[in-house]
Amino acid sequence: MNFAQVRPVVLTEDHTHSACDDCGARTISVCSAIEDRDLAQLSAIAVHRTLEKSRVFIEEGEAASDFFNITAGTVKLFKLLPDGRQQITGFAGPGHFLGLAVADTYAFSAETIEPVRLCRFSRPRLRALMHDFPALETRLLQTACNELATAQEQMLLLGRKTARERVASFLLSRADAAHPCGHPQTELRLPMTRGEIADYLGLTIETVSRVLSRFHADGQITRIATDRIRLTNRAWLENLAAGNLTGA
Amino acid sequence: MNFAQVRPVVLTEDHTHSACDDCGARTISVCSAIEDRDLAQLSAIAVHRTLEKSRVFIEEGEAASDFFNITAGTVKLFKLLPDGRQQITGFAGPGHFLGLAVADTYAFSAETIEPVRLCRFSRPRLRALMHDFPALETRLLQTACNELATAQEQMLLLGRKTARERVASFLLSRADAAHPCGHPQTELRLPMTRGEIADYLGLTIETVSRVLSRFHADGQITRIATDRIRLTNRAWLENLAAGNLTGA
DNA sequence: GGGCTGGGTTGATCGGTATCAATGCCTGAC
DNA sequence: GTCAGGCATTGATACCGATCAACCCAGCCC
Repeated sequence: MNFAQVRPVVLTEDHTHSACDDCGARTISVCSAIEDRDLAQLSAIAVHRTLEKSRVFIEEGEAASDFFNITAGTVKLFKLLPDGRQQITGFAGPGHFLGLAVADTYAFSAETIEPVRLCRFSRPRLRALMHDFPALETRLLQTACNELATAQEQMLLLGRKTARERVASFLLSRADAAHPCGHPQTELRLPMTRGEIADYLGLTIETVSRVLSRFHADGQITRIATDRIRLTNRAWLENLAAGNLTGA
Repeated sequence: MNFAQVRPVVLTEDHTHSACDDCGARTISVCSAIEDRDLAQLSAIAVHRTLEKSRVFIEEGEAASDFFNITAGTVKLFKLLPDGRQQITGFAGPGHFLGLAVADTYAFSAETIEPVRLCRFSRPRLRALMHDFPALETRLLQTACNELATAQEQMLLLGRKTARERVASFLLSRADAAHPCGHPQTELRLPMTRGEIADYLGLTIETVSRVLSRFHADGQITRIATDRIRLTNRAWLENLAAGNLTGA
């Protein structure tokens, strides 16, 4: 079968149509800085890939040759200590841009925690593109600032919040992560294991499990499945997460 | 007295000479993106100020109207919980640029911990300057990436390191902060109190004090004064900070 | 001088979370 | 079907760092 016969119009007559056109993450990602008519240039330097679960595609200390944009699925970003202690610095979902926090080598590792689709840009090429489209650089700076604010919030969590406050904060951020622009959600999915939640919150598996059990017993949440939770008392969780319920 | 008579040459004949020319922090700060001949434009929008100790000049949640560049002294950046718990997210010294991690409101507070000199830029004006000098925006993006990497390292510290590892990491970062480009230093100054060190490391005053006493007793450091320390066994501290001495 | 205050150190005890351990549940292999 | 392995939950106990408390010291005011 001749592939050109199947989609002749798209491939031969509409040069602005590209894989980036169809990207569900485009409007929310850094790529939104690129106008529709210039999208072909972005698409030209992007390599689209699909990764199965548990694939490490960025390794801390390796030469930072590429940037990545997640278009589907979730990855964890983490750092390791020599004896195996792990700190997950963030979870990245669709629209998330990876590779910012780098000089010449990656400052963290990244691993898929479920099947993931992403597109890859080589550093020199993206740099050239930034030169042609200054709006892209502005957008990246915005992104970096947002990540910085998130990181500072996480430092507050890791340095000063109790286990219960950490888990409450996590559940709320997860609920909102799914629908960034919409109304507050009361139901959420946890694509990561308890161990990964623990490594993100600076706790142990057992403590995370116990806190969730306690929330459930107290009627603050409902466990639909191990990876599916409904927030039955969102206001209470918000108070706890903000540090207003030290006695509770 | 007529001011123009006091410094006539500077003000009337040498338009390129400005306060930014004399700034000791210029070569290491974001301002290094500006060429010497364009420095006057930078100086024109900068307001130089001197602040005494313990002055809060950025308050979390306030409208983010300005950026700051520290030229002398040290400030602490921090976030608070309603009950007074504090997490210091960083200490900023000469050359450090503040205000990156913002949307429309500041994401953190800033307070001087010793007398400080800084220069202030209004957001709209700096934005305009970025438009004229794209190199400035590139430099800011670099800065943001570095801060992001630092923040991730701090998350690893807060989430997974022991008290001794945290203090060792802190001492080493302090030793290098003073001479960013030079050889590894063995002597360092601590302009902050024990309480501020504790709030930075996610510990208490007592724990910080005890760990320092222990390091001293074990001969790993020498206390020259409460705010002055010599690292007598830097290699050992580096191993501890990196997580290689779990048994020690 | 005396008293006061803020910062630092050190000791005794407490408690929140880690650690160790057992069990249950689900899924995939065969 | 059975078995094995990974993940989650729950209980018993241990321990690191927090808390409570006492004391020291230097600087400052009077």
